[in-house]
Parts: sequence; structure tokens; C-alpha cells
Amino acid sequence: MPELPEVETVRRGLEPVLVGARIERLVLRRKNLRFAFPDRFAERVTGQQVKSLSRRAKYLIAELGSGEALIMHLGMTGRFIIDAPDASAHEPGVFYADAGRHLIHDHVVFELGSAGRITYNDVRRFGFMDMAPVADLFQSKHFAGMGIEPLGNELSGETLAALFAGKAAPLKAALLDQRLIAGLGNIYVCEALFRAGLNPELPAGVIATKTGRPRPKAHELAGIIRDVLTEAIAAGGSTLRDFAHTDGSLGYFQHAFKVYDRESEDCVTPGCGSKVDRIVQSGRSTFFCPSCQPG
DNA sequence: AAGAACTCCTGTTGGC
DNA sequence: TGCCAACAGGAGTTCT
Repeated sequence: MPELPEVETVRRGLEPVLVGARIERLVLRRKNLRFAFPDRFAERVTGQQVKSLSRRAKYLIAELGSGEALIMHLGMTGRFIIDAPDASAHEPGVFYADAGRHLIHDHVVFELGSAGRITYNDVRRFGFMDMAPVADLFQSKHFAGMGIEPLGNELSGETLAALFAGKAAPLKAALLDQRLIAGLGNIYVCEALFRAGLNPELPAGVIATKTGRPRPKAHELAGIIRDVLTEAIAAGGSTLRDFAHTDGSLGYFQHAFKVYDRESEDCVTPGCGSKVDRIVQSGRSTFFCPSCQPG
């Protein structure tokens, strides 16, 4: 499942096909994903031209000619596949070996006429789609209360310190909390904490003073978060199990992981000599180097 | 009220 | 080889 860099990679793949195209038909192969589709979903989408495709955190936002936005989240295993206009119709139940995709999990199809077809596939169905008026999109339920955009101007040592000051929750949990910073997931939090030399179990408040001012680590961490995400986007995201680009190609940032999914392997820091450790925090794996990230 | 645990769902993997 | 528990990139809801 995709974190911010993977969602951005998907956005860049969809944009040239989707923007400017008209959704001639919306095929819903079931009545829900994680949640029910919005009321009269097909009706509200059919015939609409897509004005733009943007991203906020891990959400994709397609602005429609009607003034409504189509809001899409990929959950853990959601993916989009683009087919040329002349591609034959998919047969549900068939397995696509090349794309690693079960066709039985093709749930939503956007028919774009001469622009082709975009299919949403989601094995675990943790993804969802919704609609809201563009005018007050960021006041709508998915975005109201959402944290700062990690690649936006708001992310700085000052803001991180203000957000984390006094927090007893571990750094790992605070960085994953979408109400504080929106878009980070398990991979990039592990990688960022390693680069910052911060132990994931330390209370989040350690990067701030009692008055909420940034300690040096706050500035460092803010810069590292930006760097890790930027590098991952440049690499086309990370492909572990399910993630693929809209054309079926794969990301390669996973080769740049320093700790994620490297339990018991040697720490990459020259001369360190320690092994990457794995612990469980809030039910999720955390990977870190006990020497480079001392508690 | 904060923080942790549980939940949704399916598929893959690793240990016995 | 088969079986089964553990685990997977998210995040809303429910507990303590």
C-alpha cells in the first residue's frame, strides 16, 4: 500500500490520461469498497470531464466539471491500471501474471472513450471513493482535521516541535498520526527516524523544549522527512508486494531502504556492526538500528 | 483525553 | 508436502 510517494507516482501516471478526458461510463462491480460508494455515484460521475487531478496526503482528488471532487484513497492494496481504448474487456476471475493482479479484484472501471479505460483494483478493499463539493473540499470529512502536508511549506522544525511538544506517544506513532502530519506511513517513518538517528520509542516530545520550541533534532527530522519523500518520488515509489505504476512498471526506492524490512541484517552505517532490529509498536512493525538510534 | 488495541479483507510467507 | 499462524504499504472505531 501506498504511502505518499506511491500515491504521487500514481497521480503522475493517471494525470495525462485522466485530465481533460470525459468519464463516459462508470462501472461498479460491487456496492462498496471499505465503505459504501457515495449516493448516486455513477450518476454524479458519468458525463463529467476531469478538470484536474491533485493529491493531498495519500488521497487523490479529481476535480469534475460539475464542481464536485472525486476523492480516492488506495488503502493498502489499491492500484489503478490504464488500458488503451482498443484493449479487450477484462474477464473477472482471470489472473494477470505480468501485473501481479487478480482480475476478480477489479472493482471500479472508468470508461473514458477515446482516452481508454482506467481500472481500480484492490485486493483487500481497504481503499475507498467518495465525493464532495470542490468549493469546501478541505472542510469535508476526509480533510477536515488532517495534518500538515509533509512536502508543503508548513513542514519545518518549528511546526514539528509545536505539534509534538509534550507528547508522550512514541515518535513512531506521532509521525504516523495523520492528524499531525498527513501522508507518512510505516516505511518512510522508519527510514526517516533512522536517518535522523532517533529511536522510534522515544516520546515524541523529545524534539521540543517545554515551551514547544524546536530542539536541533526537530529541524533535522523535518528536513529528512522532506528528503526521504522527495527521493522516493524520484525513484517512482517503493514496490514491496502490491504497488505498481499505472502502466504496470515498478518503483525502485525499496532498494534504498536502510532499515525497513531488513530485520537481522547488518546496519548500513559503516563500522556500526549492529543488526537491524524489529519491534512492534501499535501493532505495526518498526525497524531500527539500536546503535545508530539509541534510546 | 491520549494512547493502544482491534477491526475491516485477502493473499503470501515462513516455520513446523 | 501441507497446515496454520503471522504478517502486509491504512486508518476509523472502540477500548482503557
